[in-house]
Amino acid sequence: MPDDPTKKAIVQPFEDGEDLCCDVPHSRGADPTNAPQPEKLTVEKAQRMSEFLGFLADANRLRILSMLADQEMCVGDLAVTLGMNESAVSHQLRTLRAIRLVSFRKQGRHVFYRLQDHHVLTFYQAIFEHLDETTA
Amino acid sequence: MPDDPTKKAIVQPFEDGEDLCCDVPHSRGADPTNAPQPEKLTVEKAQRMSEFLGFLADANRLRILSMLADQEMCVGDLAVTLGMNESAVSHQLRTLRAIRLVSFRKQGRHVFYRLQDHHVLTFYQAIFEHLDETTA
DNA sequence: TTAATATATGAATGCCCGTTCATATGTTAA
DNA sequence: TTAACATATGAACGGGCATTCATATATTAA
Repeated sequence: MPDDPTKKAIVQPFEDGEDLCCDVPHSRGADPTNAPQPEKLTVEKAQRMSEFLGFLADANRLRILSMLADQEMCVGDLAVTLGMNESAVSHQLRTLRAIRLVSFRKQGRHVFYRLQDHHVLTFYQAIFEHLDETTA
Repeated sequence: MPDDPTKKAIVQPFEDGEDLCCDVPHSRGADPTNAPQPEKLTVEKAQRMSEFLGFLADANRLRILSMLADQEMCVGDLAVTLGMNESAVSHQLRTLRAIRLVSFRKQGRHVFYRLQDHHVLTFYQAIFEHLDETTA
């Protein structure tokens, strides 16, 4: 079936063979000098961004952050409210502490955590709204 | 990120902030009625948010998106530029397609991808700047 | 037709990470 | 002191996921 126009192929507005790149067969991996574009985001930066996003990309961590956005809370109450194991909460708080998203104060046997970086609420809200839009 | 009053804040302030908690020993897991606070973010919403963030939380996907933010590109060129396996790029594009972050058009043997949801650039930029601040 | 190119896809491997369990540390009360 | 409570921590199990490899599909050229 050569040159068969009755293909299910998706048609695009250009019938004229004018292409945007790829005039020449690619020589991938061989010669980096013919790379069509320089990379816009460095690998290191991309890794730092993905790392940060990864820390946020956990339902339970988001729920913890949403609680702490209102007021400080102790580990046990977070566990009760969220229906999580206390150990799991503690582990997550350790993570959130490590990336400076929460801080804490000790009072007796309790440790009260609170949001340290309210900058996070910005993303939080943006994503929240985004999801409302795209799923409506 | 404009302050849109029509949009409800993710986290509502608490009506009454008397005692923080913990005057009484916790009875965790036993009786949910003594939970000190209701949860602010539903589990479903938290899961959707984490899912979305998880899709963004990959260095190579971010690099792909950053390329497509400027112009449409075909799979092979993305692979060359980013120094990735073409199969890996294709797999990632499949993912990005599934969540409607990119769209594509076919032209001959090539498939050109482009950003579909420019909303993402908002997060992208916000996180980019955030990291610059917190690490500077 | 056959060959080469471009992309897609399924299976398999290996890594990362969140949870649970057990245990340790620390704190308060009796 | 001992006992109960609150949190932290290390190990280990299990699931999810990004990559690679092999292969399939599609398109173009010879």
